[in-house]
Amino acid sequence: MKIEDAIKSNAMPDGRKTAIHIMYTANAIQDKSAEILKPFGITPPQFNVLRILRGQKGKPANLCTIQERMISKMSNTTRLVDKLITKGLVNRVTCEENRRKVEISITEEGLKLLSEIDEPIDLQNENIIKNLSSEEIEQLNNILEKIRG
Amino acid sequence: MKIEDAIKSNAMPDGRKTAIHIMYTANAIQDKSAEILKPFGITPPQFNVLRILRGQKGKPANLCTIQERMISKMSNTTRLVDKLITKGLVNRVTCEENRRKVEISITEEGLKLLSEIDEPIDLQNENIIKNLSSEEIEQLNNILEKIRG
DNA sequence: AAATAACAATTGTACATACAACTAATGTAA
DNA sequence: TTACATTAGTTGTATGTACAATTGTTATTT
Repeated sequence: MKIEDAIKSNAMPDGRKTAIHIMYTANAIQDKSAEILKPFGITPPQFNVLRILRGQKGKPANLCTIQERMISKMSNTTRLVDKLITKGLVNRVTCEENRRKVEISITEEGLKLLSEIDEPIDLQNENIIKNLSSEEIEQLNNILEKIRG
Repeated sequence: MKIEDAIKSNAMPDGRKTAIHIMYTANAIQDKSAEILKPFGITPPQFNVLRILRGQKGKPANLCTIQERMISKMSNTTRLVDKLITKGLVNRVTCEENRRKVEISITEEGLKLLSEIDEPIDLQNENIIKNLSSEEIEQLNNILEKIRG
């Protein structure tokens, strides 16, 4: 279904149409992710942070490092991390080399939770590209790269 | 810049990479929009609703109609409309044919605000596609369509 | 060394969003 | 016509997010 029909709109300039199409698609993906994550008691941004920390392979990360790497940059990562601490999924200690910084790391419990979530999320991700050829996947990523500039 | 580098990640399965890339790009677009809209005192979802109402060309819309057409479906459109009413940008009256429904319409003030916002937002939208050929724009929209299923 | 600037994170506060429970109106079935 | 179900929106409440002001720490300047 064309995006114009999905949002019951008439013809639009290419720029507006494309911008809306990207955001519309992204929201649909994110809503679906949120639904998958909900039974596990975490939100998409929290999941994103947990995966960033897992990617550190034991090495802790600063708040600003996490923020840089987040899919959706947000203006209160402190409180997002607070939630994860409350849930026992991450640890926070002040950095000894630079006491302004904090060192955040994922706990065993956090790793265990991620390992449970991996499968359903990977299934969703595979589902996203299931109608695309490998050429199309490559084209899409190249075009998105150009958009990001 | 590759998305893997943007989020400082290693190689990922195609599905995950593509999902992240779409959401990352959409968030960047939305953040930029929010920045443009801020001086006008409205948020992206509020702007979206105003444009939906303008598209009605005088004919009012129900809450559920608005919700259907929104880029980002949300679970409290009542309060979003409340905000727009407070700002004098839209009107709400109960529908006479079916008193469960409400009829929401954009005010003159709302139209005036939109007309001021149109130019900066269109500029942003054009900027998004400025590095793309018309073939690429078409490819992108076709691929996103396939993803939406 | 003292003063100032820059940096990293936290906190206060206002605002936005999600979700379930609820109200009210209409439609349907017995 | 009563009873029940469905529809459309609203409200309570909890949670999430934005942004500016603040705290504490380190770096730079004079």
